[in-house]
Amino acid sequence: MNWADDDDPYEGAASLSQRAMAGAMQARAAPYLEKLNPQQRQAVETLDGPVLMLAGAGTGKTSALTARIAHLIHTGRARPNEVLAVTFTNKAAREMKERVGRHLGGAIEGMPWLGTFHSVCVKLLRRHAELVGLKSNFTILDTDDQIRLLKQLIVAANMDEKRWPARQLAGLIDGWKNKALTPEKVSGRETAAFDNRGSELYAAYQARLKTLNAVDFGDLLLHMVTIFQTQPDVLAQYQRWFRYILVDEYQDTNVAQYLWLRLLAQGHKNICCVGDDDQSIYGWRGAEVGNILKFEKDFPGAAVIRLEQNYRSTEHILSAASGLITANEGRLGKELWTEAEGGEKVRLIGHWDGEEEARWIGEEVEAIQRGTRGNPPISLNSQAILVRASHQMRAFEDRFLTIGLPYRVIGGPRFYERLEIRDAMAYFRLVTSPDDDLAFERIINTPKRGLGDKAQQRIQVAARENGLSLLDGARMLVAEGALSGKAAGQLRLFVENVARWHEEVVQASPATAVTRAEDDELLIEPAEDGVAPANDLSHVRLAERILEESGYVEMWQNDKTPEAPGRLENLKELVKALEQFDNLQGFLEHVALIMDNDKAETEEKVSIMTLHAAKGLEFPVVFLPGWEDGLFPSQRSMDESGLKGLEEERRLAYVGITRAEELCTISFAGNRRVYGQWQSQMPSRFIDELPPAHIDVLTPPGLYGGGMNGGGFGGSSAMEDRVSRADVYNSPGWRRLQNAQSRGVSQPREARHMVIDAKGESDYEIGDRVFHKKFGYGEVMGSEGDKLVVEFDKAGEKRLLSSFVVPAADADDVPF
DNA sequence: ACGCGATATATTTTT
DNA sequence: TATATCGCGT
Repeated sequence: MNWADDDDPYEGAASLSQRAMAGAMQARAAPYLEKLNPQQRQAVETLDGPVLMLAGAGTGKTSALTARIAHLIHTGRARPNEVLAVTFTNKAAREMKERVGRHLGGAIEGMPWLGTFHSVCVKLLRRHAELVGLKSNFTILDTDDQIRLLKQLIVAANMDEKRWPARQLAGLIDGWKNKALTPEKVSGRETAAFDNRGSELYAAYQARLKTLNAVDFGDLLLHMVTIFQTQPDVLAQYQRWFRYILVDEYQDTNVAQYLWLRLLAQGHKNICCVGDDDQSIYGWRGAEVGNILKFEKDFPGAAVIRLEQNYRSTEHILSAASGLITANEGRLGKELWTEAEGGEKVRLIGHWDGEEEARWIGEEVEAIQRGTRGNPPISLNSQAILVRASHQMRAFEDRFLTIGLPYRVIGGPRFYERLEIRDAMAYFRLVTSPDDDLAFERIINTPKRGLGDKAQQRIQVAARENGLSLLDGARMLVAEGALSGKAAGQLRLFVENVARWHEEVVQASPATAVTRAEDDELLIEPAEDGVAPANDLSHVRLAERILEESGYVEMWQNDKTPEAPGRLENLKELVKALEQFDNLQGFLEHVALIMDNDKAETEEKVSIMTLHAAKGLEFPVVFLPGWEDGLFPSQRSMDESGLKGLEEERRLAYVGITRAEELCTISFAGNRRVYGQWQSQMPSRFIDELPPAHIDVLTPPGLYGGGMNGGGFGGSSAMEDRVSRADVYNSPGWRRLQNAQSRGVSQPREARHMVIDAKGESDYEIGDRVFHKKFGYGEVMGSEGDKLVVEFDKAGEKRLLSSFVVPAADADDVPF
């Protein structure tokens, strides 16, 4: 269907004249237009119809996006609440809100429909929950709840939960939800998943969620897609309402998000998607680069606007990144350029092993900080180390601790994912909704109340037989005096406490039930996300008392482990966060989606983070360690996704380099300990792909200079005998690079053998003899998912990734 | 009910 | 190597 041919009742004369008027006033009344380059300006002013904004790294994407929103509002094209703008992270949403506000002189009310996909969907789903069999006060389960629930279902289905782990099922279900597949729609070879019972368990899981009046993250989108697909009147209402739609990081959208957007955009067809196919690095969690690649097909008549002027990096850095990414196929294609001339080339250096790499980088960071490298001093805050996998961080943390270099790890476990926070949240959940069985299960014996498996089973039985919630089941057992001794008293106390707290919650917030308003009212008057300042802080005191009286705080006070004090700190922080909300209920409704803990740190520190976490950030100085084949590109990526995986790894490398503003240093180590075993490493194939004209190869410390000839290297550990130190510098990649460097020419990359082909199928056949460094020799019996089933002569049957074995004939090549 | 030793297992992460 | 989970013994 061609959208451009549809007639559109909402594109009438009024808006035309409005547009003319707006055009007249722009010149003097729109300060947000002034600093834009011509392409950005085009992206801001092309308001009608679909627009794809291809925004390369550092090209001022957010400026253009926020100016566009400001422009829509400023020119009267739409009121703030008629603009739907979605991002992936709360951070991005927050930043966008701020900047739109700034463009418009801060004079606008908040935009209710600017938020993450998930937070917008929650808002919508609360209004239409009954259409998918939920109540509007449904709870949002976190991953932990999800896993526990699935585990129960797996056990109930008489499956061996060891062989069929809940985690794996959770992954499958998430994947299906990302593809907008409801249980009935799971088809084809997917049906074979999880011992042929995947879709069956998926259906059971969805049914269970419904009875719990709960959803998981994936459901938020899936349910809304279902509603839009089955309720044309509901869809039509929103199609009419959202006059303009904007999408950030479009290359990261999954199928469900894509469908959701396409359905909504069919009204006014004013959808503007911003993204960069070269920065698509989330394929493994369901993102479809295809969405951005086929945008013009999906939205006929789309204007494609390229932002190619880079304001971030120097020429060499930009060229190095551009050169690397050209190795990918099927790109939309962009040519980034910059006015900044010269600058330092991207530096490349090899090291003996991971520890030495960390040592060298530590010294570099300090030298750059002091300015002893002939540069002006650059603060630690301006320097970052970006790694492929978080376990690589360790070497740096160890080293930086010993030399006293302050560092900060970005990423890591989120605040609300921490044990103590989830426990506390479970208390609050149970107190506000006594039917929340998952919350009950989580805390009934935390702290220890002597209510173990046996007692809990009795509660389960009592509840199920009488159709009660677990809390009511427990209450019944107490009333009957069915339990004996210590357990009875403890359970009674628990039940009474919860009842008492619940009373207080009800008293504290009498009028906060969700008001069911007529559709259009709610559209016009939605509440701001949890920023309403509370004047009565009784719920905060109640929360404190819950944690005190339940014995939960005491539990951690008595805990002798080193992390206990930190946990108590976190609990305090949690209670403090409550102040931002009017009541416990309101807090719980939002916390699952919008709570994050990036508090402003003031101290000077060098940052350590994964490449994924670095997307969207920039630093004057960037170190990219660990560029070794198997580590980066990651072997697992290539095994699981073949060429597609390799290309995503390459985009990750591209993201890494383009984070740097002035100085970018890539490094690799010849030897690295992997799972406790020393392994010799080959430099990454990406190193071969860097354009030599923009690379400066540094002499490895002590290798060619310094009068060392082997003896003093790497100490005297036994490992020295096991690994040939010549490996790295004699490797094809390294030699090619040296040669190319001296001639200033790039060399074609040698084809490499990949164990797994592009379809992700294993090259091994049943009956093949293989060798594993721990299990020894064995025979391939078959495959299961992405794993190989191998019957080892000594170790028995194992399931493992094919990358962990080699053909038996090559056993000699396995390093010990 | 709980704590300890055996055992398996090993990216990337947001909501 | 390091961690997380599990089953068993007390």
